[in-house]
Amino acid sequence: MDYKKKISEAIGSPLVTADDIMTAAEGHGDYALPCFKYARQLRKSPQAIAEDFAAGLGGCDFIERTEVAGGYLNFYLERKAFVRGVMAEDPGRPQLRSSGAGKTACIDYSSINIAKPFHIGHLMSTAIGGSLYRIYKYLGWNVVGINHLGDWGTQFGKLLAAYEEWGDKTKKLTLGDMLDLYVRFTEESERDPALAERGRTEFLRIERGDPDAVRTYEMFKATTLEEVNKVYARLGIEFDSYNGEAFYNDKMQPIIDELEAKGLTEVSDGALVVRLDDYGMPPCLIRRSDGASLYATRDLAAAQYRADTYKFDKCLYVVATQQNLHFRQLFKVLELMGREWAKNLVHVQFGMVSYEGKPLSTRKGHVVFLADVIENTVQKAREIIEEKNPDLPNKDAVAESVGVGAVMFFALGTQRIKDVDFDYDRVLSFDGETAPYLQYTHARCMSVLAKAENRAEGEPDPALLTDDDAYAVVRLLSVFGDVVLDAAEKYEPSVIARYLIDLARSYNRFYIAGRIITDDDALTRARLALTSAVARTIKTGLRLLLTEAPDRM
RNA sequence: GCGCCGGUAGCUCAGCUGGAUAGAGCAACGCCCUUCUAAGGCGUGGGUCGGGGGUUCGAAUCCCUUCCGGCGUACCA
Repeated sequence: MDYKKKISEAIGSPLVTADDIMTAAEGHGDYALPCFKYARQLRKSPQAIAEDFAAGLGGCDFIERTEVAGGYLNFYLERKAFVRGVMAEDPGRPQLRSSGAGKTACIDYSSINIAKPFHIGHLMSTAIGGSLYRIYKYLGWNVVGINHLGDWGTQFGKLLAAYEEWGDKTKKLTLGDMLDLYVRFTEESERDPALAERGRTEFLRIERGDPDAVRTYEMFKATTLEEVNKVYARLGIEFDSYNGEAFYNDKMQPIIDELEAKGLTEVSDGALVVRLDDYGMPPCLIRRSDGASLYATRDLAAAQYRADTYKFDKCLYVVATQQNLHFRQLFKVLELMGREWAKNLVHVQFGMVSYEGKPLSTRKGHVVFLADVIENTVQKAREIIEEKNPDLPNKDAVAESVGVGAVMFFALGTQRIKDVDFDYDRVLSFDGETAPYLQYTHARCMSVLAKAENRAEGEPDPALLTDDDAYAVVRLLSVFGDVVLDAAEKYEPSVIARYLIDLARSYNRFYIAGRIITDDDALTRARLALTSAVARTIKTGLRLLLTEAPDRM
């Protein structure tokens, strides 16, 4: 499996390590060893060194031949043995890898605000976190998905006041109603200071547990979750906990006490802070001068709760890059408190989402609702189906998969740190490097397999998959597990997206180059085995990207 | 001002733990459906890897510096 190691051992020089072996460039075999760095020590030219290494390499069964060119020693693998090894591993199988066995990861993602509609600004955290959830599960981790709800704060007092003032109590409230009420309150309270005051007092009622106020507040929360859960269901997003800000209300005091007891705090302008000057950061605010707690206080309590409850080996916060300083402060404070698990906290940050070059703003009406985007992509998929495959069964289900896939690929197809400007033309493009392309390739594979019926029986002969086109596919199949691992280590689903594009492209070349189903049984069997492995790998990989792979489309 | 992040083809991006001519997709142009799904494949054109220094046999990749853009910078989250 680890050819770099095997090759370096076969060379048998103490100077050459597995890390020195690189993947060869196009047209130079499978692996290569640049010999320049040994020239000084060995007092020979790189070319001569490469020749010496090559000469000493006799009797290596996994290398077909070597080649010395321009100071490089190139290795051509024994393709038959390689193909046999890869195909025997049943590539692309959906079973989980065991690298995470026994370990627990908490993933804080989506973390929506109650009473606010779900727009594309929320898509990134939801998609990246949801994908990481599946990736870590695939790798055998025990995963805890946490939707850290924004369900506390004076805005709920305002909403409550607005609801009591203008709300229609005879009808079931919707998210849209809540948004309208909130906007109206904001507008009218600018003219009417008494109304603003009313918002604060209503929030106090919630805080003090007034039954009527709490009942209405819970109704706001339930209504929001009900609507948002529809979107989550469409996207295949799941959570194990909805403990949000409100949940930590009674869990902050012990942290504050401990901070003070450890002498980490000081009072500055009436506020309680932890100074972080030694670490080049502004102070972390723990308690406001009016006594109220803050974001950081709540997150400290939440981190402690998660450490106690889940005993995590990793805790990921899938939150926009804007909050980078907050998390650096948070992690530092926990470290100063002596929490050894603070090193296992990771801010998985992602770039800004804008629309038409401007930041999204619900208040200013500059928004794109996620449900609308999905509706549009599904509709587009539906149109293409009508055009290209009108007899397809389950058209709606397939259109749904393709539409959702297109949205997911928008969120997961590129490195998460990059800023993105939402672009309808882009999500609605189903050509080239897109989820529909991957789904199409998968469906193409399944179509061939269906047509071949039972001609895939028996062991495939690896010797029949050593031509350049098939071999390129096999090479890609062999690294799928490493790719998933890499994605997990980098917290970067796009690694898998890029890989699947490469795999699909490679397979499509193979597909076009020659026929899979032929008169030759052995050849047909081998090519079907490859087709089947590609289909499984794409399907498994797409699953990790929250995307379904229909058998037909 | 300081901090974090980004700057690669017209557009969107990959490559960034240094290696052989910098790769894709979109857009443009030209090909390939009587045979397994053309949502596909092949080809052509298109690049001062933001600029300048440095380290190295070798730099898009590492270091320094500078410019441009985004975000953050104590009582919002």
